[in-house]
Amino acid sequence: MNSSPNPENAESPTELASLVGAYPHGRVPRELRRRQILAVATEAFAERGFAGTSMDEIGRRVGVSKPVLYDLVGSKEQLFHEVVSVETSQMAARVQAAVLAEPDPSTKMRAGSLAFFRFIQERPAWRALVALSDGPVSTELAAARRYHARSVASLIAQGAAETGITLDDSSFDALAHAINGLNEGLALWWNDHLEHTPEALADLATALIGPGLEAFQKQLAEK
Amino acid sequence: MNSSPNPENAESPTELASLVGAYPHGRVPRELRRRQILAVATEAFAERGFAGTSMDEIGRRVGVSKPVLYDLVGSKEQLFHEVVSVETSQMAARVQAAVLAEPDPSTKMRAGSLAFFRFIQERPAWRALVALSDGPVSTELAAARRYHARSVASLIAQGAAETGITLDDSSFDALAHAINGLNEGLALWWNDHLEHTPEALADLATALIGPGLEAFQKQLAEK
DNA sequence: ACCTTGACCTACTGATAGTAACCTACCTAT
DNA sequence: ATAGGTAGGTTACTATCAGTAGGTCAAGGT
Repeated sequence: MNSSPNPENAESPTELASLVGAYPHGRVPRELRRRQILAVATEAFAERGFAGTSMDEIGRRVGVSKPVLYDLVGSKEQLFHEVVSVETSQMAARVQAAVLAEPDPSTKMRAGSLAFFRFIQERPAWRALVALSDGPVSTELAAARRYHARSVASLIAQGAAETGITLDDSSFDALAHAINGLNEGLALWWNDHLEHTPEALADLATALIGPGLEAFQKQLAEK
Repeated sequence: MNSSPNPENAESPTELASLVGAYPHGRVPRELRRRQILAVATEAFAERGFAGTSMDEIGRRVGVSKPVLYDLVGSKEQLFHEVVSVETSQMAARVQAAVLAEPDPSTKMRAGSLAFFRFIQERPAWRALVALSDGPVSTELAAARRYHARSVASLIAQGAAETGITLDDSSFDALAHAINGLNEGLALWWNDHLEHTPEALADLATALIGPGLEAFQKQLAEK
């Protein structure tokens, strides 16, 4: 069942390995090698965290020596950065799609929250990144949070605009950070209570923050 | 045993240095040396993060060689663990005190939130730990979050009990994680918007999650 | 005087990020 | 064909840092 396990853009190392195998003398085009490195690194970082993964290890798994890695990805931190960026943007895309697909404004929040929980449920890598991170990781994590918050903020702003509300970007950012933080907090709790479904979590998140958001919105609309 | 005469506030490295100066040949009693190391490490980790701080560096700042550090604190990770534990428990204590001091149940949430924001405002170390962390840091961070969540959960449970609501611990934990996550999300946003006061942030947090919590509470009370 | 103990040190090992310098198969233009 | 440029790759280093082995040195008890 896991022959091509990745639903989206993320390429699996094995998948890439077969492509690489097509080159007889082990001399593989740069771009393909690069993608392969990214795929292997994503897996490795997810399994053992940043500090727990050595460049030699990645090199061994790719079948290539260290200078090749450095030539293609610059440094361990840059490599990690790329991995996290890809994961982050995929998550943001998923959430955005879910929110935008939801016609009813009052349920957009739940839809986004649900998409978030489903994403981290199906992608252990993400869970590991959030839970086991290492190294200059949290710089990355903070950046990832900001990125995702911006994405959510623009969704909120868009929703608000439809009901005639305008507000400065910074305030939308604050709302988005609050919402994401709440969802992440629940995600952390979830790690110890895996028996719950993403739906249940999304319901809880919505129940907790929905009324506050509506009140907030009404208050703004009155002005 | 725990013969530390200083109860609550973290001891500053300079403070300890003068105590240490009292010993002529640089031969300082274990416990005092240990406290000094803790103090220096807290400062160093806050300034440069976990990976950015070397044991040699801490040794130099303390005025002692590495084996002394290892003898007294075990390992870099253990040292970090102790530093984070102290900070975490101090924060939890601060929040607890604020919530318990608040007579009106409806404003307990705001009081706790406010205490949280004030704490991280006055303690750059904490901010740095959350924002720049490294190494096996996030294992620690996750643990710290759980710890703090437990603390908040018991506050919630206590408040709920006063209005006759009972619920399993795990659900209170979920609420606490959600609330803390929301607050942390706002704290992250705050890093880029330092012009706001802790009060304003606490107001926002309360406005966002207060109505949800009340609704939640009413719904439970009806059963 | 001799031995024990407690605080501390020098000088190592081992792992790992990152680099310098070199190699070699393939392709293309003479 | 063949010389030589280039792309993909390698071996063998350096530097930094966590952690350790084994020893020094002073002070107090016997």
